[in-house]
Amino acid sequence: MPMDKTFDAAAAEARIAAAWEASDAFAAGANAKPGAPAFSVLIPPPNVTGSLHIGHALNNTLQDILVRWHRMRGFDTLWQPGQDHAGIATQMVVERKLAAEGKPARKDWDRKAFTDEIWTWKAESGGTITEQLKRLGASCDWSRNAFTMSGAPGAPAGEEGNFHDAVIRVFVDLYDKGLIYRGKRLVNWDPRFETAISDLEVENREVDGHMWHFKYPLAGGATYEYVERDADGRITLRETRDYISIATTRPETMLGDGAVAVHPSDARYAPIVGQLCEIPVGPCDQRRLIPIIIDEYPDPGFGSGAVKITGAHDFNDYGVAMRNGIPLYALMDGRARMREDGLSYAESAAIATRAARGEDVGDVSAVNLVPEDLRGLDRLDARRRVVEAITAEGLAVTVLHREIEPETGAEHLENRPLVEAKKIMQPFGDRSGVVIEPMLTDQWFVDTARIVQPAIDAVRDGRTRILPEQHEKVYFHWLENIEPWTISRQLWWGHQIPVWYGLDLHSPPGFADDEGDGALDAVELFALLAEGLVDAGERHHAAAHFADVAEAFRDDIAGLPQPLEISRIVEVADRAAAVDALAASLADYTLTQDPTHLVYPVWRDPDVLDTWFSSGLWPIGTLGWPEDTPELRKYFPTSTLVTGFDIIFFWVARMMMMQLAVVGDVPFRTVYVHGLVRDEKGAKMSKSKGNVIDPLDLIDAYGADPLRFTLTSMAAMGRDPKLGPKHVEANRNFVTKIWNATRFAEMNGVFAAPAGQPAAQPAAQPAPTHTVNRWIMGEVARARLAVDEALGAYRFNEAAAVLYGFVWGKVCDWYVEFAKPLFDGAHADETRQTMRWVIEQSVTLLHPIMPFVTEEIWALTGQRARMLVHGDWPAYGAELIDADADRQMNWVIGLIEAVRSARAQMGVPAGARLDLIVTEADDAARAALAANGALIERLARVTPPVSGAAAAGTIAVAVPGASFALPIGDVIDVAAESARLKKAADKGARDAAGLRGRLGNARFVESADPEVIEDTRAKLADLDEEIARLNAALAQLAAM
RNA sequence: GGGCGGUUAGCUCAGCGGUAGAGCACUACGUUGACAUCGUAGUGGCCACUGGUUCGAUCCCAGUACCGCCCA
Repeated sequence: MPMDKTFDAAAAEARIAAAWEASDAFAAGANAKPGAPAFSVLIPPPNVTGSLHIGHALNNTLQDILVRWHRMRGFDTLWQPGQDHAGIATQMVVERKLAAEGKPARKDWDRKAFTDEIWTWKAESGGTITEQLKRLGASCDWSRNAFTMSGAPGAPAGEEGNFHDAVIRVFVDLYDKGLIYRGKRLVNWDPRFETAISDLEVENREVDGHMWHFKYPLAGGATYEYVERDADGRITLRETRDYISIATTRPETMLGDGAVAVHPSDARYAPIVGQLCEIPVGPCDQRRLIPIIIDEYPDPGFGSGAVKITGAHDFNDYGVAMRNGIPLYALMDGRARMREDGLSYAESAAIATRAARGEDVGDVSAVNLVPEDLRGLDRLDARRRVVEAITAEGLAVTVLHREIEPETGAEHLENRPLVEAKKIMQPFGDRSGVVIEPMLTDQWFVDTARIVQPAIDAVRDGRTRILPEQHEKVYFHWLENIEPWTISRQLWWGHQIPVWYGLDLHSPPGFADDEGDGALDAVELFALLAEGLVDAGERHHAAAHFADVAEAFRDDIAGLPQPLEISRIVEVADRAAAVDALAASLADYTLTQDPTHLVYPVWRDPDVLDTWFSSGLWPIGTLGWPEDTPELRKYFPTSTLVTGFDIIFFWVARMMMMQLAVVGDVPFRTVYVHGLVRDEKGAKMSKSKGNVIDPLDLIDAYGADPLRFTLTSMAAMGRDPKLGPKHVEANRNFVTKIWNATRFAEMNGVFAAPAGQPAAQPAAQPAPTHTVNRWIMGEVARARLAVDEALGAYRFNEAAAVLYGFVWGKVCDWYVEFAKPLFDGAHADETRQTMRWVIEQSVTLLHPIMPFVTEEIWALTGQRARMLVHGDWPAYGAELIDADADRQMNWVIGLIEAVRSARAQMGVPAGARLDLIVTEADDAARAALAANGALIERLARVTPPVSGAAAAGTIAVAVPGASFALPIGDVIDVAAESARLKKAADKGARDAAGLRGRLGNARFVESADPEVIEDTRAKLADLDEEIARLNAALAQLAAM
């Protein structure tokens, strides 16, 4: 059955993928040799809401190459697939879906119902990317597909897994070790999703902003001499001021200022350090005063050199405030609107003023310094109002604006507020796209500084290798400057934090065991009821299960006065419910005096863990930890992680830290970092630019193999691939090329079993006698060695280039052509055997990069016991290279090319067959001519070589060891022929002069490598010979 | 501002101590036992610039310019 003219990728890929899947070809350990070492790769889990983009295509192609290569070599191979649950993204997708379906918004659902809705969505749509990866040919063990939320409470059938157990266990473990803590810190707050996010989820973008300049009057009308000097210390400005000038891009935050800071070296403000100044906003009769302090943070050269400190709304200010004991006044709510809760402005301002005078005012969370008329406003509206008010009051710094009236020529001078248009860096949520607000909230943190060192050491001492090495610097830099990691998220979709809180009854305000008798009387109980509960502090415990946490709370309350110490621990929804339940319980007791009714209510933290916290456990979590599974023992630590550089700190560093902290070992031996796929012009692909290339479109248009080959050939270490459809098309042509070479072989009976005997499957390594066959076997061996070397060094592009050059440049361009005449002669059988073997070896070597077309060719060219996915990777090497055959065939190729070139340049019609006259030849040349006459005649389109002399009407061809004359008719263009020869001779002479110069340099001969000198001498000798031949031909031409 | 890359043929990129390669594009010819998604032959490069190391630099080092990315 003849093969089709081209490979039908669309039809074949689906069929082949189904066959792989049906035979469990990708299962862990498939095709492993007995006792083989393990090779394991974890997929960087794509987002469950994700769909395949070109970055995934590159990432997974490279993983697949490594995995298929190892599997064929008989390693015990696992490629572990899965997805992460992507807290914010998934919640967003489902909220959008509900809105589209006209269903209520999330806040109108209860938590369980909403997460059920997410699970339903996941069952319907969560497998998208898996199916897309299969189209790419990814040979993951899909039966082991993992999910970072598997096994969570509420997970439906089919999502049993135990990832949840691993996550909770690690949290509790780190908590018990004191590596996780809760604290009120400034975090990045996403006002759209109303959750904290980590600094890595923030994207800083430069936007157009404004810088306002305002005057903060000194308290009590104090004045000072403000002196500015130039670089030489000469005074450029001296004036008496009663204010300090402040620049800000966010005037609305002035309401929360706690101080004004100047640099200790700044002489301009030295006279007023320690004094108080007034914030020029808020009701005039309740203006707040704040201290002028010194700190290293302000840059004296920037703006006025004085910085307002709003510790609750800016990360730099937060640092200053912490260093100097400045209170942090929160101004905004979770939606980034001006607060409406807490104390009145008057009460708040009074407290803040006391604080400014140095009094300890304690917790200021109820202090709301937003004036009543601004409460509830959006932050931008508040900004506008603040600016207007200050300007109206004349406290904006102004510049003199001069205007000439065009008609009268009259000059108008006007003071206008100084507002600079300025590019400012603004933080945006990478998911929500809204401006991130630094927000003071209670969050959970991993104390990364305490677990970071093992992760640094592991890379320093080489237990884990990062390639290309330049990325190690990024890794070290990030880890050496690591910040605490905010791991709590105010979401519903995720692993709920396993921490429960209870009211602290040990020392609630207003409660006292007055008699000190260790028991509560009615009076004391009422005091507790009336005053103690609402303001009580909290205690918390972490444990995997409520039962364990209840145990901890029981220990906790054991020290309480009786009868409270025997309260039953019960779980309630939240703090308010706990207060109610405890109050009811106490009230009941005062009536019944029955202590068995007493309860101690606790409630669970409503927040969930950052998705990356669970993704950080991907290496052990996917292998069954905390169970001690055979997979964990066999495949951990994993061999290689393939990932993009954008994720080094997001994920790689965290996995390193967490695995080392939890199981004491590195998660992977090698991290290979690839680039970011860009468009043809090198621009980052983005939806807004509209230059996104969809890998599935490319697969539809050209097939998966060409896309894979293209991405591979561009995966040069440390470089970003730039991809366009042109490249994929070129490699589709490569697929067609090898397809047609196979088709040619098939048409010539290469795959037919020799008469009377069954074909060995796969083809045995042949032992041919003909030079052509011996030569190509050496080329196959070279290709195999080069591919293994390249893949072993993660030089994917080199592997692709080697294979392209070998298959197209050697097999198709030369071997197939050489073989044509051999099919008729004495070497027909061995040529068929050799060609069959060559094609089998070619598709074997190509299979990791182009699995579909190679599998198809494999199936079409024999009765196969095993699919190519489980084919044997070859091990032969240099022993197959026959130096004589190599030399001879390269000489033949050189001759054919020289003849073709001469013919083309002299305008000989391509179809014309010329006589080939040997005017001079040494023994080697004569032998090569004799052995390969048929090939030369055919490919150079000449008659069998005969000895003779150059004559009028011949053109000359010179090769090492021989000269030829080719009669091209009665008249030749002598000028053209001599120009052609002269050009070649001149180039030769130039090159020879260079080489001679080098060899003539005594220092070169002294210091260069002997091999290099020998090579140079040989090259020069060849060149000299060629020049001599060309010159001889020129002389003859001139003589005729 | 700090860090990391890049600058090689018209374009996209390899190469990285011994005077340059591929694909695409371009030119001419061509249906020669598979392939026009092809073949043959060509055109095209002071390897950004300036110094240095070296017998020798596209390659190593330093600096300059421009471009990109990351972090402030």
